[in-house]
Amino acid sequence: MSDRKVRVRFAPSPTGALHIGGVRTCLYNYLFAKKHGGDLLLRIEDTDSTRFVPGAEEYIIESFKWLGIKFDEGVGIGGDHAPYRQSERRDIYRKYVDILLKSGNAYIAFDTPEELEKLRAEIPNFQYDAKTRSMGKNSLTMSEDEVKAKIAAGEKYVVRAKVEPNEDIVIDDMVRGKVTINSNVLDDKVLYKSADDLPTYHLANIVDDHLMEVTHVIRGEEWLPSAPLHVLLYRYFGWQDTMPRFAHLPLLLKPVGNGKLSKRDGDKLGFPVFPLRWVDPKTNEVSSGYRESGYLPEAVVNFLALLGWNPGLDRDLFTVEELTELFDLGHVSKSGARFDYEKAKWFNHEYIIKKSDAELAAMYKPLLKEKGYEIADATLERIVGMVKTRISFVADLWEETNFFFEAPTEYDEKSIKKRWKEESPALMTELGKILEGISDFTSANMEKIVMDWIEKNGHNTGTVMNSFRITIIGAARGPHMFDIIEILGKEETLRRLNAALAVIK
RNA sequence: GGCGGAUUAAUGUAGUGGCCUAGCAUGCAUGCCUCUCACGCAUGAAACUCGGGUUCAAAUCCCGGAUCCGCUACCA
Repeated sequence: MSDRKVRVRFAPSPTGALHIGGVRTCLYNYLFAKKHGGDLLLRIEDTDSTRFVPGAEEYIIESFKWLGIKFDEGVGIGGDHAPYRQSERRDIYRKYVDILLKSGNAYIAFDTPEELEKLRAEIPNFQYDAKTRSMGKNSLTMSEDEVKAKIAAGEKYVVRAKVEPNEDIVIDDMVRGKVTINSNVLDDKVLYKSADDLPTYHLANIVDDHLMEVTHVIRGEEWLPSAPLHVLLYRYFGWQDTMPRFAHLPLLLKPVGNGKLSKRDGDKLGFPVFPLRWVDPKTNEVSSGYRESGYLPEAVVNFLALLGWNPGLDRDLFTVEELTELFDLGHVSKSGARFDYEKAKWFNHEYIIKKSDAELAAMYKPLLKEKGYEIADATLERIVGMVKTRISFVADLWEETNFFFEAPTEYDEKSIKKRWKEESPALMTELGKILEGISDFTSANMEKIVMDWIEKNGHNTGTVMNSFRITIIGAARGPHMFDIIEILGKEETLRRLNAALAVIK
């Protein structure tokens, strides 16, 4: 088994937008596969025909495309083990259901949902298992002829796993170590339903993982309780020699309060829980996405990778290549990770800074155009370069650069109160004259001239510059003043200065 | 309720019996830089869930309590 090529899979069901926890699960699978030179497959688990949501599959594929996570095989890519959509593998499953039925490891049951509900209501902690299956309408309590007759009559049935009682089943989990669960707590899980001629997750995932030669099953912690059933199924089929290793990942928790991160938390608390924007086709409900909210894919990957795993180094910023090199299931933490959107923001901030001015300018351009402004690329790059350390998202750029495009229409009260002194009007008037006389209107040149003037006359630098700031920007904020006015140009600078002088106080 | 898992600062985590006077990062606070804000730099506040054991020695191992999470479907 150890000499087998590593093959892992991400197997979402197309029931809606892909939750960010699912994204992380896939990322860990990806990192693990790449680290070991293996394959990552994308399998669509659409065995619940009632929960199918149109568009979900495309959404999943597009999400990973955006994040730069590439699959080696699967839906949308193809491969030697096609089809990768479980609804297209009916014939395969039917064959394996028969094997289980023949070997006596499974049986047919006719109990209707209503009947089961009744049993649950009447018997406390009812579960369909070795103790109670004699109460059901199944092939264990009925004659063979009776069963055949019912099937021939078209009566709906399910196939259940026949779990033998009181056996300790040990799962050697790569994250948690050995976990023992007694078969008494397992129920006779439904493996197949005749109603839609499809298996349930439990059967399908075992058959597919085996057929697709999957070596490691890396999935969420919610699967841990049913893992012993999966072990049993491998045994029933006689596949224990090639049974994959299991790794159950900790869950992603809400940033505040209790419980796991849910779809609703995001927009309630102001951050996305989905990679891409999603519009529910039924309700038209819109959920925001990381991409549309201005997150950089590399920032999302970096942030997600560290939510539940840590290489144990004294830094947080890693490229995908580094993550791949460092990744190790043994360092995945066992407890749920609370989602920290403040840190997600910080990661994005860091990756924004890493971007070149040209890249950022290109990303900003469309937004600027929406505002009605188009300027030369070189100028926009200079502007973006001046403010990029103070933003977390590309969209923040407008807030930091609007004064390059629009003259202030009002002047910030607080700034005036703090920085506009009694002598400010006179100072600004004089500064205007100095600026007017400068023919080389470049940042460094102006700075030298103005600073000389301030020094020679014993003016207060802070008062002069902040008063000046208020007249040009409308508040005491922003990047280097002389850089700003160089871009604005002499005419606009003086125009704003005079306009402010007429309005303030 | 039953079963399983988990528990280091506000948050993500390092720590795998002595190196722990518990490290790093985010956030927060303060100072420096400085024309403002940010960046950067420096500093600071802040944690081993509780109780028993085992051991010369426990955040680390064992037992129990508490709390949280998951599962308990003809959902995945």
